[in-house]
Amino acid sequence: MNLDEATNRPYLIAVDAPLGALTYLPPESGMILKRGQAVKVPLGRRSVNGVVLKNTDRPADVEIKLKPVIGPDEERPAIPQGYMDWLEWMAQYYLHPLGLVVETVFPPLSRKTKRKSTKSAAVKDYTERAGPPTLTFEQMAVLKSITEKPEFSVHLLHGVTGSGKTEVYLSLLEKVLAEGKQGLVLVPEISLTPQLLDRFSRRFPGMIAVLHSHLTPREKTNQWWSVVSGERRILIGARSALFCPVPNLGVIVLDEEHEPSYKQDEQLKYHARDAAIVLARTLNIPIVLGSATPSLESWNNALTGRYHLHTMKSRVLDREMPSIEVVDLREVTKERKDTPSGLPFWLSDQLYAELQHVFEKKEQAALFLNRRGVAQTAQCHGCGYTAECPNCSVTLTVHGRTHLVCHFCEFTDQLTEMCPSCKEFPMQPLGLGTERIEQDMLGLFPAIRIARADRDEVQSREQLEKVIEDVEQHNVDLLIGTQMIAKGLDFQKLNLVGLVLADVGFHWPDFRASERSFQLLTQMSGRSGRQSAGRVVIQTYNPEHISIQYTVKGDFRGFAEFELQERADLLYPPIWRMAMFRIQSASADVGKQTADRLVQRSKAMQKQFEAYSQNMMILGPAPAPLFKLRNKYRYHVMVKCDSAQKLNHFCRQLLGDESWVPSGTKVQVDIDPFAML
DNA sequence: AGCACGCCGACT
DNA sequence: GTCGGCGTGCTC
Repeated sequence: MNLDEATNRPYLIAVDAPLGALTYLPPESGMILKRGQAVKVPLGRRSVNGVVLKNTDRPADVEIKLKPVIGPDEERPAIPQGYMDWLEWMAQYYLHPLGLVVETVFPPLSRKTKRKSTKSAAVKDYTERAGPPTLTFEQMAVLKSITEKPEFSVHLLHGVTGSGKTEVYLSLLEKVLAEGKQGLVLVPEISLTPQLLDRFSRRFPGMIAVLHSHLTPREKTNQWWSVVSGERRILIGARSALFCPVPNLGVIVLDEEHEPSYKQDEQLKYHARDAAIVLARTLNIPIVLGSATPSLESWNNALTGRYHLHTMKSRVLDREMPSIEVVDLREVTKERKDTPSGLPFWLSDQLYAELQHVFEKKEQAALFLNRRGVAQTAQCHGCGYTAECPNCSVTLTVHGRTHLVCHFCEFTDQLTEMCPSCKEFPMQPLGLGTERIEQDMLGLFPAIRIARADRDEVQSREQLEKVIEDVEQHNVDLLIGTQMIAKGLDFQKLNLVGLVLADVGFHWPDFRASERSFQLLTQMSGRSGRQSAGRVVIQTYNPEHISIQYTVKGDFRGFAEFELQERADLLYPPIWRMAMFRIQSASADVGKQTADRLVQRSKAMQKQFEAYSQNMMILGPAPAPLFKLRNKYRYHVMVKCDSAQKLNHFCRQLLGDESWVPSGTKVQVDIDPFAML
């Protein structure tokens, strides 16, 4: 033991590799390194990026020859302490290698040395500042309540479309800027429209930076530095903007907090809302979550008093809420069995009449189809019956042509040709495309101008902007689309919204199916009648479905109360917490065996540790809804637990030893999963 | 994630 | 004979 060792302790460094932190000797220069300092370290025979975590002792367990840190990385700034704490929490909570989590805070390229101009293509810079409008009494009250406490607090802003949430955000940012601090605004990717950016840039000319996945690496890097250097004061971005280390952050705003796109389901499987709340805590600043249809997670936290709830009831321009009519498609099927109407099967006489009326008045209409993904359900067009799993209360999905399977447990059933419930009508696959609707509509109304907006038709931001503009300019009479156009769009002359088949979302193999449907139906309905009272026609085989019932009543609270009770009964989030293990293997057999073994190990661990024996459930294994993906076979094992902490500890323990996993097979975990595929 | 090492098939 | 395919394994 020499003297050097006591004064010259090694450092624990997060390295850019899928590894935990590694230990390194101090740099040969003798320089003292601080937590958050960006460094270069040797790894194998290359030099990689790293960030200093802390001083440490020599690892006692194995005798490895430690290498010294190469030195500080002049190209990258140090990470603020609050962000360091947050990054460690992220790695811990989402069970992702710390080195890879830490690396996400840095931009993709190095800083441009010769700075030509600060002008950016990402944001339009105005020179004149738009004045703040007068706030309503309601808006002022909310603002006061949020700014009263500058320390950590979570505020849930519940306000219907048009209640003026954005103005609250703008005023809040104004206040934070006046104190010399910076602001972070997170929005779902889809909402990052030029309209929104324009509104912010007009109010804060030259102060806005933008970060989202559609920027080029160079643009991302430039935007990143403009915020980190303090030059730009407000950062607006999609979920990844959360990782930009804003040096002097005073507030976080997260709009449309219920949006599922906040959850990343690859690599670091974080939820931007939850991660943002933890960041607000480590930075000790307030965070505002906004939504017209809050997630049940947030709503539950508001009900239990963990979040401050602010309800904005009045619509700013005193607009009327649209009137909603529900059409029972079962009746349509029965009526047309004997007397065909000549209309396409998906179009009821009621919706047809409404469309005729709107086109005669030279107004606009939209038809929405919330078609989703790949999993298919079969439904009876006569009585609306769909098969449900007896164990899980989720809809069974069609596997092949002949089988029904549950994606949560091992249950399978035979798919019958005729409906087993009414025995009168055949089971039909549920699925209808926007192309089909367009064709049928052109046949019925040859003179109208139609625009289609869906993933096939609209692939780029520019194309979406074009569609939006065409509708705004009234170059289009009918807009046909999926939910991609249901968000945040405001069209003056759109006075009829038809939801062609509301049922699609009901049968998603997911415990959040009702919640998601309610949100979409409410959102789509809200598109109608921005100027005068609009009409909404909802076509469905399940008019009694709670998502429809509460959408018609415009009753979010009622819906939430019902659905929370349901979640409590079935021990689903947000009442319990959930972790999903995904087993992936090149061979179906090996995948199944590994999944079985994972369950065995889980159950053994549950027995071994008393803390796990209660209030924890291990479900599965079940083949994943996307059973074969890129030549890999996938299985799911789900763990539910009454405490997030306990669940995290359990998963950590379970994945701590991966030596039993056969090579070529991967076991990954998704904490608080959204996508069940 | 890289980047090695390593062990089998078709090329100058 | 070697060039290179990507499976497997390690990095303080």
